[in-house]
Parts: sequence; structure tokens; C-alpha cells
Amino acid sequence: MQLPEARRKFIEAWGAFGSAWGISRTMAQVHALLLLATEPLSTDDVMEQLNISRGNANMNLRALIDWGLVSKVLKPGDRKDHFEAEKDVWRIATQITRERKKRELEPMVKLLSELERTEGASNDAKAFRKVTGDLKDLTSRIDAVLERTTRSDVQWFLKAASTLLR
Amino acid sequence: MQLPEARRKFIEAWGAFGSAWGISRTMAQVHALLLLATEPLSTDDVMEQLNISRGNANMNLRALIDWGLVSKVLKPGDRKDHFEAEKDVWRIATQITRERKKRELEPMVKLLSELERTEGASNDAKAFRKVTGDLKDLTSRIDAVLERTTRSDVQWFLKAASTLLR
DNA sequence: GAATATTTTCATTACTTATTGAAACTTCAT
DNA sequence: ATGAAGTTTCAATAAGTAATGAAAATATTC
Repeated sequence: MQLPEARRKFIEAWGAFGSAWGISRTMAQVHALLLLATEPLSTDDVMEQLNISRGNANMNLRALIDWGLVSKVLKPGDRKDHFEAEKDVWRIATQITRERKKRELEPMVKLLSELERTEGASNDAKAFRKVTGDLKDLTSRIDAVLERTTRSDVQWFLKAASTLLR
Repeated sequence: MQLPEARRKFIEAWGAFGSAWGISRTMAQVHALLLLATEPLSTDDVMEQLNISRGNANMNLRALIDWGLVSKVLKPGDRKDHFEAEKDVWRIATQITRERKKRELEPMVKLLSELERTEGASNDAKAFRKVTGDLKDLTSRIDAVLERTTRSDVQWFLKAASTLLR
């Protein structure tokens, strides 16, 4: 396969992948574009290469910065902002994991902890507490592990798990 | 908090949680409803309790069966189908993980393997192969671990990880 | 095998979410 | 201070996704 086609395919696939996981298609595509770029791109570059409007490009670039996946870079002699993606896939993975943990897992653990304290002695109430309690244990354990997870931990885990589960 | 309110909150939250992770809000709500039910529910029960149409209820129940999270149960003396959710949260987690792996991770690994073979000696082509190659390594390692993951593995992992990363 | 009950399908409609584009705002050089 | 270049915002609109409900298909009973 030739580079331009491969590039297009990757951007498209990364967009679809993202949208299956609750990340907007365009945000994922902008991310893919920056991942493949060998040097920082301007807003206009992004607009042009993905055929999106200025507002859209700007919004998604800022969202990516907010997620800690992209950073602004000043190019000497150019007034335009330029944007550069983190290229280390381990850092990308932990960064995404951390953000989602913060945005979705933590609130869920909090809610489940409250719900676990639901009153009532009926079978229904007991069953309710069992389910929410079990879910809370699971989510909070996942949460706790992710809390401590850094690049080297992930590597350690994957290595250990691959070996042990062989 | 009293049971009916807690129940409502949980169903609502589970729906929002699901939709943030690429699972339709209603499918997650139907799942939540069945998780809390102490005995199997009919399509009409689901329609009534969630205020959704028959078509919608039917679609989402079948999707949940497809995901392996819910099963049909025949109630003696009743012609209606009844539905029951898997209640073991570990099994729920591994089941969801497995399905997503199959539906999204595997196709991505496959694509990345192809893209890694992109031709060209330019810097751009080299950078492209580096990024896609790194991503492929990451995703295929995750994939391999999930492949072998069963309930006891998950328990082992979370226990080991919580301890070691303390 | 006709009547009745139940489930499934699917075209239409409603809802949600993303995108545009133009205006407002900011920054910087002179 | 002014204007040129760049960035951000946001109301309007488009695109995408999910839900409805009635009709078709299927299953069950007598």
C-alpha cells in the first residue's frame, strides 16, 4: 500500500474506532492526523486536510489539548499556533484512560456508594444493595488500579499477564 | 434513600454511563432494569417500566441477548418470553470486554498490521510505520491479554495489581 | 386450521449531537 | 491607537442515531 492511501485509511479507521468508544469521530480524526504528522500543524492545515470548518477544527484541537493528548507549539517566525500530538502510544493510552476514569468512572463509583446505602428490608431492597454493592466493588477496584497505573506499570502488567496466562 | 428513587437513579446513571462508552442509552437502561429485577421480566414489563415502545424494547432485549448479557427464560404457564440478566458482575465485565474486543479491537489490530506494511523510504513513510507499528503492538498485546482473561484472571489481576502498585 | 396471542420488522418521525460560518474577540506590529 | 492576522464563540443548521407504531410474521391454543 502507498503512503497517501494508508494515511487516509488510518485517519478514517481511527475516527470510527473513537466514535465506537464515545469519543467524537472528528476529534479522533484530528488526533490521527497529528499523530501521523512529522511536524506540528496549524489550524489551517487541519481544516484543509480533513475538510472541516475553522470552528470545528478549533473546538476539537482544544478538546485534544484538554485531554492532554496534544499541545500547542510556537513556531518561530509564525504567528499561527501549531499543534503537536504526543507520539508515545503508552502515554496516549494512559492519558485517555486517566481522563475517562476521571470523567466517568469516579462519578459512577460515587453514585454506587450512595445507592449501596439504600434503605429497606424487603427482598427487593436486599437484591438492589447486592447488585449496586458488587458493581461498586468492581468499579472502585478498577478505579484504584488505574489510579496507580503509569507507563511502566502497564508494561509490567501486560508482560506479566501475557506470561502467566499463557 | 428509598428503594424506588434509588432504582430510578441507578437506571438513569447506567444509561448515561453506557452512552458515554458507545452503548446505546436505552440498551443500558434495559440492562439496568433487568439487573435489579428479582425475577425475569416480560417485554411488557420492560415497556411499562421504562416507558418505551414495543419495537424499541424488543430491539434492545435482542441486542442484550446478542451481547450475552441477558437470556430468555420460559415461565411455565405463560406464553410470553421472559428475560433475565446475568447478575455476576465479573461475568458481566468479561462479557462486555470480550464483545468489544471482538467488534472493535480485532478489526483495528488487523488494519494496523496491514498499514505497518506501507511502502516508501521517505521520512514520512518511516514515521507512519513507526506510529502504526507502535499502536499495533499495544492493541495486539491488550488483545492477547483479554483473549485469555476469565473471571478468575480478572480477580487475580486486580488483586495482584492493587497490592503491587500500592 | 382458524382465531388469538406474541414477536419481529421497518419506514417514518423524533431526538441528539456535531458542524458550519460569520461575528466578536484577542494579539501583535507599527 | 489602528489595522491585520489569528482565535474563539455560538446560534443556526445539518447529519447522525434512536424510537415509534402499525403491519407482517410467527407461534400457540383449541
